[in-house]
Amino acid sequence: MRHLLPYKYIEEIARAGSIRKAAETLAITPSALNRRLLAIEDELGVAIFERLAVGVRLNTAGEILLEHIRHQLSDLERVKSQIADLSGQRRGHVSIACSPELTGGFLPSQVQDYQHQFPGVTFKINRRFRKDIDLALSEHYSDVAFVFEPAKLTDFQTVYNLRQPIHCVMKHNHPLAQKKSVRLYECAEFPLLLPDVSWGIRHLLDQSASRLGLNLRPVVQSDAREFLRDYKREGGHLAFEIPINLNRDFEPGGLVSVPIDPLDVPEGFIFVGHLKGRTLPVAAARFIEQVTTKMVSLLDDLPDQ
Amino acid sequence: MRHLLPYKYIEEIARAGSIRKAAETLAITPSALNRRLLAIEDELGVAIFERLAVGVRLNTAGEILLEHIRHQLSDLERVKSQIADLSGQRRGHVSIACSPELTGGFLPSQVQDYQHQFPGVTFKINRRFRKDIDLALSEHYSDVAFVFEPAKLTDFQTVYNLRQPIHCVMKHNHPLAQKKSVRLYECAEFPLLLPDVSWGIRHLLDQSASRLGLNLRPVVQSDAREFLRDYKREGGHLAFEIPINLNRDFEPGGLVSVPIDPLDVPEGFIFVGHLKGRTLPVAAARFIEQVTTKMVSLLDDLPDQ
DNA sequence: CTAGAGCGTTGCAAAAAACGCAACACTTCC
DNA sequence: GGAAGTGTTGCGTTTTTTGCAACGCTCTAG
Repeated sequence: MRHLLPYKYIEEIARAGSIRKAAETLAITPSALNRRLLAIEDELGVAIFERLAVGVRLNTAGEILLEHIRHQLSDLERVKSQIADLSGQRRGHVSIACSPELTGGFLPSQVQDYQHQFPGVTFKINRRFRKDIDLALSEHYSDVAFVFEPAKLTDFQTVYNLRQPIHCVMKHNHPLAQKKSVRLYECAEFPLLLPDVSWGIRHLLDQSASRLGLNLRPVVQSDAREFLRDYKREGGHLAFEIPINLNRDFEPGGLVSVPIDPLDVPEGFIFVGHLKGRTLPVAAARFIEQVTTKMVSLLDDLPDQ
Repeated sequence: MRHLLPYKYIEEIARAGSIRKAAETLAITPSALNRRLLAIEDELGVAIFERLAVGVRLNTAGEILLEHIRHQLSDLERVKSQIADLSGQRRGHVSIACSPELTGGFLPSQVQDYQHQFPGVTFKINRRFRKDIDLALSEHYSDVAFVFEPAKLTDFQTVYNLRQPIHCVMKHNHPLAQKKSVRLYECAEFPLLLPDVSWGIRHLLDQSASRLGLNLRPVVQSDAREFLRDYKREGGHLAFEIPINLNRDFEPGGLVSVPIDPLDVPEGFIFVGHLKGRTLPVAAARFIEQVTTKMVSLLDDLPDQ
């Protein structure tokens, strides 16, 4: 869409923080870019950027405009997607922001299913911590979000949420392995494998531990799920996981999972949704639909509360 | 905003139904306009208009796009309004669609109040029947709506609604004038002054009459409020009115108003609102705020249900 | 305190895009 | 069967945008 090139220019200038740098990535001259910016500011009647010695920065008016621009650009994507959809061809792009807890197993298989059904649809998956999800959505960097225990739900439109009580994971010969459920103080007696504090699982555990006056001792701590997963597979230490990831990582390991008493650690929730007040492109909407349908069927595997 | 001139072009072509006619009102050559259209269709990959012998007509893709365009254009107005608002100047435009019942008295005085406070704000008021209100909003022809008994509430975001029991209006020496409330069958015995069937008042009356097996005899019927108002002032026939218009039209007339038994004719409601999912420009939002505040204070003058 | 690097901005000529004019092919209606 | 309407296209002209170079400015390092 050539005619709203100015929008992309503004977006890039805001991102780069300097006209010259933006001009470089946009492959045009700084002077040309500057003139387009001046023209827009002239039409608008007010400046959009404040000029600093080291570059430019959005002022309040600019922030309002940029929000409009981002909304507008992504809504145009939706329009193109809908138009493509009615000519029979299912094309489009789905951009996903997801918690590190959810990058494995379930989500990849869902993407694969969808992609197999509609090869014309492309995907982008970005790992985001629970506190950063809303930013990815509001900046229109991602269309849909899968979050475990989101930090804020402002501007978040929930489409579905899935109950996820936290489980302990251990070797089959671990002292706790035979129990129906474990208390948190029992776990606290063992050295633990814990995810980083930015994770939702860790957040729930820390919160509960501090409430109960317990001290969780992380022997190994990581923010890389790949690492946690493989480490768990060895079963060296007591670890934690949510049901959606169980029976996936551990098939060959001979590992056992035991739920933590919900009175000790409250259940977490996976939230599926998008930016509030936004109409999603067809592909993204259908993908959410598929995923939530699958999640509903997962509910059957979960014990009742 | 020069850069989204193409949008205005598309809008005008759709409205005119022909490139040549649109070109005329847009003051450019048909060839130039046509080329811009072809360029857009080329960028989009599909045709937006189907070509007829007598002109062009939007196809489905075009309708999706046009909806986007209208939303986009009016959202840009909101942005400009918000930006203007931050520099302290209260400028802007408020476009109102309102039922014929509501064109007099209350609304003009509200507009006058607001306009007196903020002379930089301009107004446009369009009379629309209850069944056409949603169209005016969804086409972004109007920002806000004041409707008596709207026909549909799809895509309508209600900000406030005001209870409005229907009253009989008559001369002070009319046989019914002394009653506390009148039954519909009592009214049906007299020749009536009725508004057009497109009106909300008439809709409520007709519906109730048919339910009660009554036959309302309109001696005089009009869709012009100005006419009804002046005719009522003379008090020749039994007429109907809603409370928001009482004590305004009839101060000098020596007329009397008596509510109709709510068991016979259900109360009507004035709906104040705008298109669902839309953020209004500052001026429009403040105006709605002022009006609803005023309406709340009107409630004190109404007898309890 | 000064030299240099980085920034936004502007004058001017070249390149690109848009435009108006005229003509063509086509359908509909009288 | 012609006239009037439609969308479309080739071509020369006009308008707009761009790139280049230079200017004035602020901040930083030596």
